[in-house]
Parts: sequence; C-alpha cells; structure tokens
Amino acid sequence: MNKLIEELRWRGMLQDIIPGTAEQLNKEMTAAYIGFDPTADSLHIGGLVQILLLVHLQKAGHKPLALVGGATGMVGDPSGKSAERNLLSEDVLQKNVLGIQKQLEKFLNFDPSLANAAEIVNNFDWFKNMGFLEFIRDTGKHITVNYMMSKDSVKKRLEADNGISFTEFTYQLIQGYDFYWLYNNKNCKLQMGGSDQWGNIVTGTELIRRKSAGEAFAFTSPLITKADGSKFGKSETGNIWLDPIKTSPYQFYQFWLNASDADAQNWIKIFTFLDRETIETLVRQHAENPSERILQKKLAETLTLFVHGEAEFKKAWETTAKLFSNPNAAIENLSEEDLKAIEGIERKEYDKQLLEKGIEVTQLMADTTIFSSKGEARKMIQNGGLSINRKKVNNATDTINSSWLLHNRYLLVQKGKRNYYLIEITG
RNA sequence: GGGCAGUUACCAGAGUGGCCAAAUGGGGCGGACUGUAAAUCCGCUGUCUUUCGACUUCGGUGGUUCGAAUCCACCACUGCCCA
Repeated sequence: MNKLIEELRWRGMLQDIIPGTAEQLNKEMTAAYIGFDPTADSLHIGGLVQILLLVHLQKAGHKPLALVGGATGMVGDPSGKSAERNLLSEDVLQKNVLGIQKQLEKFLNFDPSLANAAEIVNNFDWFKNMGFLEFIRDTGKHITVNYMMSKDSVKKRLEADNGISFTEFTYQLIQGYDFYWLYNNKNCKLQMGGSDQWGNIVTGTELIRRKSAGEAFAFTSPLITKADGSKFGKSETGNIWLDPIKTSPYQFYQFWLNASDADAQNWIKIFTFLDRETIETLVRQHAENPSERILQKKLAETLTLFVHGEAEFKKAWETTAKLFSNPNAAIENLSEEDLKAIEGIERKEYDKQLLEKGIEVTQLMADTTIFSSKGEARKMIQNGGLSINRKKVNNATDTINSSWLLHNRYLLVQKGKRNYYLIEITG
C-alpha cells in the first residue's frame, strides 16, 4: 500500500509529507480526509486535484472522507488571500454545501458494503452546537497564539496593509479541530489537501497530539502551475467549473485540448489514472509528432469522460470536430443537422424581421451581446478578429441580411479564432 | 503626539498649470506564423460613438485660474522615522 505515496510522488502530486505517513498507510486501512470550501455551489478544476487524491486513496484500499466546510465556510480561510473576505450568508452557504456534496458523490464509491466506502461529512454538524467558551477553553488553550502567528498565511496578512480579522485568524483552529474531531470520531488519521493548506493541516495534527496524545499524518499536493506562469484553471471567460451549466462540457473539453505541450505532459500524470508505461508511451508519441497533439486529446478526453460522462464527451468531441477539424472548409459543409446539434457553444437569438431589413454587423454583435458595444465589435473587426460563417468581416460598416443565413436560420460567428457563437433566427 | 514621504487606469509606475484619456513595463484581448500549442513579431486596451467627436477618470471635498492629475486649504488612508 506504500505504493500510494510512491504513485503520487511519480505523478507529481506530492508536495509536503509528514514522516511516517507511508508506514501508516502500509500498516492498515486508513481513513483520510480532504476539506472542500463552499465558496461556490460548484467546484472548479482546481478542486479536481483534491478529488483525485481521494480517488487514488480509495483505489489503494483506504477510506476517503470528503468534508464540506459548512462551518469553516462561515469563517473564511485566510490562506492565499491577500484581503479579508466577505462572509457568505447562511442560505448561500447551505446551497453551496449541497451543490458540492452532489458533485463529490459522482467521483467516489459510496457503496456501503465496502469496508472503505467513501463518506461525506459536514463540519457544521459538530460545530453548530458548540459554544464559544467551550471552544476557547477546550481547544484554544492547547495552541499558542505565537504558534498560530508563525503560519505563513497569517504572517503575510499581519505584514499586509489591511490586516486580518480575529475571525479569519481563528480559522486554522477551526480546521484543526475538524481533524481532531474526525480523528476521534471517524478514526481518521490522515489529512490531505493542497499545499496552501499545510499550515492548517499541521495545526490539526498538533491538536491531536496535545489533546489526545495521538499521532496523525498528512501530505499535500503542489499547486497546479502552468509553464508560462499564468494562473491555472482560468479561460478567457473565467473559471472552468465542474458544473455543466456553468462550464459546458464542450468548453471543458476545449480547455484541456488547449493545454500547451509542457503543461499537457505534467497534467496527464496528475489528472488521469493512466499508468506510467502508457503515459510514457504517449509522451514519446507526442514528441515524434507534436502537431497531432496526442497528449492534449487524451487529457481532454479522459477528463471530460471522468467529469461529464460518455454522452456529454461525445457531444463535446463532435462539436469540436465540426468546428475545428476543417476550419477552412466551405461553410455549406455544415448541414442543418450539424448546426442544430452543435452543443456547448453559446447560442444567441435574433429577430427575423430585423435581419430581413438588413443590419449593420456591429449593431448585430451588440444586440446579440456577443460584444458589449458597437465600439468593441468595431475594434475587433479592425483587428481582423471577427468572422461570420467562416468568412472574415473586413468592414465594420458591412450589412448583414437574410441572404447570409445558413439553412435559412443560422449565423456562425467567430470571435477570435476559437470562440464560437451560433445565432439562430426567430420570429 | 511630532517629523518626513506617499495615494495616478487591471497591476506596477512616469507625469508637477494647457501639447494629458495621461509615458513605459506587465497583464488581458486580437492578428501573423504554427498545431485551436510554445516562442517571436504586430495591433488594440477609460466609456460611448461611422472618422469627427462627446462624456467620465489621477484618494475625498472645496478653492485659485480662461484652463488643474499638476497650485492652495481641509479631510481620509498608507508607509517610514522620533516619542
């Protein structure tokens, strides 16, 4: 079972580890937990790494606990934040907890007949009835402020202009208590998380040591980086979410497909379960013929399947094929069926009458909200960044009318090279 | 409490009465090249607008002036030094 640590290390998923962790995993089936912050009603791909850690853990025969932070979410984790956060209202929090819970259920095996069945826990359950005095006497007493202040996340904020509130300062104690509670009630001896959680995690092991004289373990995964230094997990349109409503499976697929070679090589180890040999072969094949983008395609396929399932992957793949496999082909090659079935790209509607009269491109672009104003559409056209039906629009004053329509109903708009919109005529 | 320095667009940072919607760099977006990469080169980047132009911005408020990011007064915040 020590294999797990070895495996994660090879995949580049291991950052810090408390000595003895591997031995513990060798010794017995171990329950381990990761906390998820309910800052939104869906996780984004950053959280995928934590999910995958749990899946790896379960595959290795251990018991995964996914904690949704109903309580910690009320306080706000200062880690990695340069400024105090706004508190979420209880309704929003509740909604977020449920949303995340539902997503987690898709990825882990909860079959109760398994000894290592996954479980979801919510720390609100053990905090809701705890009194303030109880907490500071029983828990706060064990950890010195000096210790808490020496944590990076706190230190940074103490040095920064806007300071840190008592609330956020307390965060690590709350999370530390989670670990302590799970240790005593769920026999959970291991906590995992992103490397930014190291400080919080260690406070937990410390609490377990002092309060229960117990030994607990931990390891973290490194922050996912991009070779060019930009932030992982964002696209032009924002965060990449796991929720298909927020980020369509097509957009999700596209995100991974657009990974750079350097990134794809690292990510395929982290985000897929392909074994070492398979990945090494893929990397070799990719190097031989990089323009095939074997790694990116495999990565995108594997992940879309994992997160959205077979049917959605197929649609995403088909839409991609239609739009990109032959981008210079005559637009007429796309049948009405093709256009109707294109999924995942943004669809807009436009009134038939208005189009029949003829309308200036910029006006059309602003009306359909593809651009926020005529001025912006004009700038984009002047930069050569707008195509309609695969033909570049050269003139901002061009007029569009019904003769442009594909199959009498559609206009295929491209903003830049890869942002597609489909305008459908109504009325 | 006293002294000094500062607050400029997404960020960093120049500008010290008109030539300022405000240099430069970064970031973002687009184009060329390519592989829907990377690197490189080019363009755009306050808002609206068909060029013209109009409007809103340089911590806040009020003032001086034909004219203020720029000068004055007060206020707020930040940093450094002395108590």
